[in-house]
Amino acid sequence: MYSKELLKGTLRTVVMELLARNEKMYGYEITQKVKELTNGKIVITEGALYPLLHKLEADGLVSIEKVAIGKRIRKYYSLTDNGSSTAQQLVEEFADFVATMKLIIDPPAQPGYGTAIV
Amino acid sequence: MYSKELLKGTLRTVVMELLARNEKMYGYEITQKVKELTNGKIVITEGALYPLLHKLEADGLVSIEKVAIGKRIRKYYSLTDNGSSTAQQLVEEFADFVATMKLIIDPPAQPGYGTAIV
DNA sequence: AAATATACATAAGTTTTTTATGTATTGGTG
DNA sequence: CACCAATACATAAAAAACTTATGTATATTT
Repeated sequence: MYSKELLKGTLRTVVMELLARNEKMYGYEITQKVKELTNGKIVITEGALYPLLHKLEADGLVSIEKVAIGKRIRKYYSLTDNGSSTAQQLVEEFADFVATMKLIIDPPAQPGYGTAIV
Repeated sequence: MYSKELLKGTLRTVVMELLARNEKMYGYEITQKVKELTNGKIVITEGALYPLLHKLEADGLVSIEKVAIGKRIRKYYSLTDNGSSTAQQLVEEFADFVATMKLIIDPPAQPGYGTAIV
Protein backbone atom coordinates (compact mmCIF):
# COMPACT_ATOMS: atom_id res chain seq x y z
CA MET A 1 0.00 0.00 0.00
CA TYR A 2 2.31 2.76 -1.14
CA SER A 3 0.61 4.64 -3.93
CA LYS A 4 -0.46 7.47 -1.70
CA GLU A 5 0.94 10.69 -3.06
CA LEU A 6 -0.06 9.73 -6.57
CA LEU A 7 -3.55 8.60 -5.71
CA LYS A 8 -4.46 12.16 -4.81
CA GLY A 9 -5.88 13.23 -8.12
CA THR A 10 -7.23 9.86 -9.16
CA LEU A 11 -9.65 8.78 -6.45
CA ARG A 12 -12.62 10.11 -8.38
CA THR A 13 -11.42 8.32 -11.51
CA VAL A 14 -10.99 5.02 -9.68
CA VAL A 15 -14.40 5.13 -8.03
CA MET A 16 -16.30 6.18 -11.13
CA GLU A 17 -14.56 3.64 -13.32
CA LEU A 18 -15.53 0.88 -10.89
CA LEU A 19 -19.12 2.06 -10.95
CA ALA A 20 -18.99 2.14 -14.73
CA ARG A 21 -17.98 -1.50 -14.76
CA ASN A 22 -20.34 -2.76 -12.13
CA GLU A 23 -23.81 -1.25 -12.47
CA LYS A 24 -24.21 -0.78 -8.73
CA MET A 25 -21.85 -0.94 -5.77
CA TYR A 26 -21.89 0.14 -2.15
CA GLY A 27 -19.14 1.99 -0.38
CA TYR A 28 -17.54 -0.79 1.57
CA GLU A 29 -17.67 -2.99 -1.53
CA ILE A 30 -15.72 -0.36 -3.45
CA THR A 31 -12.93 -0.27 -0.88
CA GLN A 32 -12.65 -4.07 -0.95
CA LYS A 33 -12.78 -4.31 -4.73
CA VAL A 34 -10.00 -1.78 -5.13
CA LYS A 35 -7.84 -3.63 -2.63
CA GLU A 36 -8.52 -6.90 -4.42
CA LEU A 37 -7.91 -5.62 -7.95
CA THR A 38 -4.67 -3.88 -7.00
CA ASN A 39 -3.37 -6.57 -4.66
CA GLY A 40 -3.49 -4.18 -1.76
CA LYS A 41 -1.45 -1.47 -3.44
CA ILE A 42 -4.27 1.01 -3.55
CA VAL A 43 -6.31 1.35 -0.39
CA ILE A 44 -9.19 3.79 -0.28
CA THR A 45 -9.84 5.17 3.16
CA GLU A 46 -13.38 5.64 4.31
CA GLY A 47 -12.68 9.24 5.22
CA ALA A 48 -11.97 9.90 1.58
CA LEU A 49 -14.57 7.67 0.01
CA TYR A 50 -17.80 8.58 1.76
CA PRO A 51 -17.49 12.34 1.34
CA LEU A 52 -16.64 11.74 -2.33
CA LEU A 53 -19.69 9.56 -2.86
CA HIS A 54 -21.85 12.22 -1.25
CA LYS A 55 -20.39 14.81 -3.54
CA LEU A 56 -20.94 12.69 -6.61
CA GLU A 57 -24.55 12.36 -5.58
CA ALA A 58 -24.92 16.09 -4.98
CA ASP A 59 -23.47 16.64 -8.44
CA GLY A 60 -25.96 14.27 -10.01
CA LEU A 61 -23.34 11.83 -11.20
CA VAL A 62 -24.59 8.89 -9.16
CA SER A 63 -27.96 7.81 -7.81
CA ILE A 64 -28.63 5.96 -4.59
CA GLU A 65 -30.68 2.94 -3.76
CA LYS A 66 -30.99 1.99 -0.11
CA VAL A 67 -31.29 -1.68 0.67
CA ALA A 68 -31.90 -3.16 4.10
CA ILE A 69 -29.57 -6.02 4.93
CA GLY A 70 -30.99 -7.35 8.12
CA LYS A 71 -31.02 -4.33 10.40
CA ARG A 72 -28.32 -2.54 8.48
CA ILE A 73 -28.91 -0.19 5.60
CA ARG A 74 -26.66 -0.55 2.62
CA LYS A 75 -26.41 2.23 0.08
CA TYR A 76 -25.96 1.18 -3.49
CA TYR A 77 -24.57 3.71 -5.90
CA SER A 78 -25.00 3.66 -9.65
CA LEU A 79 -23.88 6.09 -12.32
CA THR A 80 -26.43 8.38 -13.88
CA ASP A 81 -26.24 9.06 -17.62
CA ASN A 82 -24.28 12.14 -16.76
CA GLY A 83 -22.05 10.10 -14.51
CA SER A 84 -21.34 7.59 -17.25
CA SER A 85 -20.00 10.19 -19.62
CA THR A 86 -18.02 11.82 -16.83
CA ALA A 87 -16.50 8.45 -15.95
CA GLN A 88 -15.47 7.95 -19.55
CA GLN A 89 -13.97 11.42 -19.70
CA LEU A 90 -11.98 10.86 -16.53
CA VAL A 91 -10.48 7.65 -17.83
CA GLU A 92 -9.56 9.31 -21.11
CA GLU A 93 -8.01 12.22 -19.28
CA PHE A 94 -5.99 9.86 -17.17
CA ALA A 95 -4.69 8.01 -20.22
CA ASP A 96 -3.82 11.32 -21.82
CA PHE A 97 -2.09 12.50 -18.67
CA VAL A 98 0.02 9.36 -18.52
CA ALA A 99 1.00 9.86 -22.15
CA THR A 100 1.91 13.46 -21.35
CA MET A 101 3.97 12.44 -18.35
CA LYS A 102 5.82 10.03 -20.60
CA LEU A 103 6.94 13.01 -22.68
CA ILE A 104 8.81 14.22 -19.62
CA ILE A 105 10.02 10.95 -18.19
CA ASP A 106 10.83 9.35 -21.50
CA PRO A 107 11.18 12.24 -23.99
CA PRO A 108 11.32 11.51 -27.73
CA ALA A 109 14.84 11.85 -29.15
CA GLN A 110 15.62 15.30 -30.53
CA PRO A 111 16.71 15.25 -34.14
CA GLY A 112 20.35 16.32 -34.01
CA TYR A 113 22.87 17.44 -36.63
CA GLY A 114 23.62 13.95 -37.88
CA THR A 115 20.04 12.87 -38.21
CA ALA A 116 18.51 14.74 -41.13
CA ILE A 117 14.82 14.15 -41.58
CA VAL A 118 14.22 13.47 -45.28
CA MET B 1 -3.50 22.89 -20.40
CA TYR B 2 -5.96 20.52 -18.77
CA SER B 3 -4.01 18.04 -16.69
CA LYS B 4 -4.69 19.83 -13.45
CA GLU B 5 -6.44 17.42 -11.13
CA LEU B 6 -4.04 14.67 -12.09
CA LEU B 7 -0.91 16.75 -11.75
CA LYS B 8 -1.49 17.03 -8.03
CA GLY B 9 0.71 14.23 -6.83
CA THR B 10 3.26 14.42 -9.61
CA LEU B 11 4.77 17.88 -9.45
CA ARG B 12 7.71 16.69 -7.37
CA THR B 13 8.27 13.80 -9.80
CA VAL B 14 8.20 16.09 -12.82
CA VAL B 15 10.61 18.62 -11.37
CA MET B 16 13.09 16.09 -10.05
CA GLU B 17 13.05 14.05 -13.25
CA LEU B 18 13.86 17.20 -15.24
CA LEU B 19 16.74 17.96 -12.90
CA ALA B 20 17.92 14.38 -13.26
CA ARG B 21 18.10 14.82 -17.02
CA ASN B 22 19.65 18.26 -17.10
CA GLU B 23 22.39 18.64 -14.51
CA LYS B 24 21.31 22.14 -13.57
CA MET B 25 18.23 24.23 -14.23
CA TYR B 26 16.67 27.38 -12.83
CA GLY B 27 13.03 27.81 -11.86
CA TYR B 28 11.77 29.74 -14.82
CA GLU B 29 13.60 27.37 -17.13
CA ILE B 30 11.78 24.44 -15.57
CA THR B 31 8.37 25.99 -16.19
CA GLN B 32 9.27 26.64 -19.83
CA LYS B 33 10.78 23.22 -20.40
CA VAL B 34 7.70 21.47 -19.06
CA LYS B 35 5.46 23.56 -21.28
CA GLU B 36 7.64 22.79 -24.27
CA LEU B 37 7.97 19.06 -23.65
CA THR B 38 4.26 18.59 -23.07
CA ASN B 39 3.06 20.95 -25.80
CA GLY B 40 1.45 23.19 -23.23
CA LYS B 41 -0.56 20.43 -21.61
CA ILE B 42 1.25 20.64 -18.30
CA VAL B 43 1.84 24.10 -16.93
CA ILE B 44 3.65 24.53 -13.64
CA THR B 45 2.60 27.62 -11.75
CA GLU B 46 5.22 29.66 -9.97
CA GLY B 47 3.24 29.56 -6.77
CA ALA B 48 3.69 25.80 -6.74
CA LEU B 49 7.20 25.60 -8.11
CA TYR B 50 9.21 27.98 -5.97
CA PRO B 51 7.99 26.70 -2.60
CA LEU B 52 8.68 23.17 -3.83
CA LEU B 53 12.21 24.04 -4.86
CA HIS B 54 12.81 25.63 -1.48
CA LYS B 55 11.53 22.50 0.22
CA LEU B 56 13.74 20.26 -1.90
CA GLU B 57 16.67 22.35 -0.85
CA ALA B 58 15.71 22.24 2.81
CA ASP B 59 15.46 18.46 2.49
CA GLY B 60 18.91 18.26 0.96
CA LEU B 61 17.70 16.89 -2.36
CA VAL B 62 18.97 19.80 -4.45
CA SER B 63 21.82 22.26 -4.16
CA ILE B 64 21.83 25.85 -5.32
CA GLU B 65 24.25 27.88 -7.35
CA LYS B 66 23.53 31.57 -7.75
CA VAL B 67 24.58 33.17 -11.00
CA ALA B 68 24.36 36.87 -11.81
CA ILE B 69 22.79 37.53 -15.21
CA GLY B 70 23.32 41.24 -15.60
CA LYS B 71 21.66 42.70 -12.54
CA ARG B 72 19.42 39.74 -12.03
CA ILE B 73 20.27 36.71 -9.92
CA ARG B 74 19.45 33.38 -11.35
CA LYS B 75 19.28 30.33 -9.10
CA TYR B 76 20.46 27.09 -10.61
CA TYR B 77 19.32 23.91 -8.95
CA SER B 78 21.03 20.55 -9.24
CA LEU B 79 20.29 17.23 -7.62
CA THR B 80 22.43 16.05 -4.75
CA ASP B 81 23.34 12.37 -4.58
CA ASN B 82 20.41 11.94 -2.29
CA GLY B 83 18.24 13.82 -4.76
CA SER B 84 19.30 11.58 -7.61
CA SER B 85 18.17 8.42 -5.91
CA THR B 86 14.96 10.08 -4.78
CA ALA B 87 14.28 11.16 -8.36
CA GLN B 88 14.78 7.63 -9.57
CA GLN B 89 12.49 6.29 -6.86
CA LEU B 90 9.77 8.76 -7.75
CA VAL B 91 9.82 7.79 -11.41
CA GLU B 92 9.68 4.12 -10.52
CA GLU B 93 6.80 4.74 -8.16
CA PHE B 94 4.96 6.60 -10.86
CA ALA B 95 5.44 3.77 -13.36
CA ASP B 96 4.26 1.31 -10.74
CA PHE B 97 1.27 3.45 -9.95
CA VAL B 98 0.26 3.63 -13.59
CA ALA B 99 0.54 -0.15 -13.85
CA THR B 100 -1.63 -0.46 -10.75
CA MET B 101 -4.21 1.94 -12.14
CA LYS B 102 -4.33 -0.18 -15.25
CA LEU B 103 -5.49 -3.09 -13.10
CA ILE B 104 -8.59 -1.07 -12.33
CA ILE B 105 -9.19 0.62 -15.65
CA ASP B 106 -8.23 -2.34 -17.77
CA PRO B 107 -8.54 -5.38 -15.49
CA PRO B 108 -7.11 -8.73 -16.60
CA ALA B 109 -9.81 -11.18 -17.72
CA GLN B 110 -11.05 -13.43 -14.95
CA PRO B 111 -10.66 -17.10 -15.76
CA GLY B 112 -14.25 -18.32 -16.13
CA TYR B 113 -15.82 -21.76 -16.28
CA GLY B 114 -14.99 -22.39 -19.89
CA THR B 115 -11.37 -21.32 -19.67
CA ALA B 116 -9.50 -23.96 -17.76
CA ILE B 117 -5.88 -23.13 -17.07
CA VAL B 118 -3.81 -26.17 -17.94
C1' DA C 1 -17.80 -14.01 24.84
C1' DA C 2 -14.69 -11.60 22.37
C1' DA C 3 -12.55 -10.27 18.38
C1' DT C 4 -12.95 -9.27 13.68
C1' DA C 5 -15.46 -7.84 9.67
C1' DT C 6 -19.14 -5.26 7.71
C1' DA C 7 -21.14 -0.65 6.97
C1' DC C 8 -22.07 3.76 7.46
C1' DA C 9 -20.53 8.73 8.89
C1' DT C 10 -18.12 13.10 10.23
C1' DA C 11 -14.65 16.34 11.96
C1' DA C 12 -10.04 18.15 12.74
C1' DG C 13 -5.69 18.65 10.79
C1' DT C 14 -2.17 18.32 7.04
C1' DT C 15 -0.42 18.71 2.58
C1' DT C 16 -0.51 20.41 -1.85
C1' DT C 17 -1.78 23.46 -5.11
C1' DT C 18 -4.26 27.68 -7.08
C1' DT C 19 -4.95 32.40 -7.23
C1' DA C 20 -3.39 36.74 -6.32
C1' DT C 21 0.19 39.95 -5.58
C1' DG C 22 4.58 41.99 -5.48
C1' DT C 23 9.24 43.42 -7.16
C1' DA C 24 12.62 44.16 -10.63
C1' DT C 25 15.30 43.53 -14.97
C1' DT C 26 15.60 42.74 -19.92
C1' DG C 27 14.32 42.63 -24.75
C1' DG C 28 11.62 43.82 -28.59
C1' DT C 29 8.59 46.96 -31.34
C1' DG C 30 5.91 50.59 -33.06
C1' DC D 1 12.16 55.96 -26.62
C1' DA D 2 8.10 54.58 -24.40
C1' DC D 3 5.59 50.67 -23.58
C1' DC D 4 4.53 45.93 -23.44
C1' DA D 5 5.89 41.22 -23.08
C1' DA D 6 9.07 38.15 -21.32
C1' DT D 7 12.30 36.85 -17.82
C1' DA D 8 13.04 35.80 -12.92
C1' DC D 9 12.46 35.59 -8.43
C1' DA D 10 9.17 35.40 -4.16
C1' DT D 11 5.30 34.97 -0.75
C1' DA D 12 0.70 34.78 1.34
C1' DA D 13 -4.20 33.75 1.53
C1' DA D 14 -7.53 30.52 0.12
C1' DA D 15 -9.22 26.26 -1.72
C1' DA D 16 -9.08 21.36 -2.50
C1' DA D 17 -8.23 16.77 -1.46
C1' DC D 18 -6.85 13.52 1.75
C1' DT D 19 -5.32 11.33 6.21
C1' DT D 20 -6.05 10.33 10.77
C1' DA D 21 -9.03 9.79 14.37
C1' DT D 22 -13.25 8.80 16.19
C1' DG D 23 -18.00 7.28 16.58
C1' DT D 24 -21.98 4.11 16.05
C1' DA D 25 -24.01 -0.22 15.19
C1' DT D 26 -24.76 -4.90 13.25
C1' DA D 27 -23.01 -9.47 11.75
C1' DT D 28 -19.90 -13.17 11.72
C1' DT D 29 -16.29 -16.07 13.15
C1' DT D 30 -13.41 -18.26 16.68
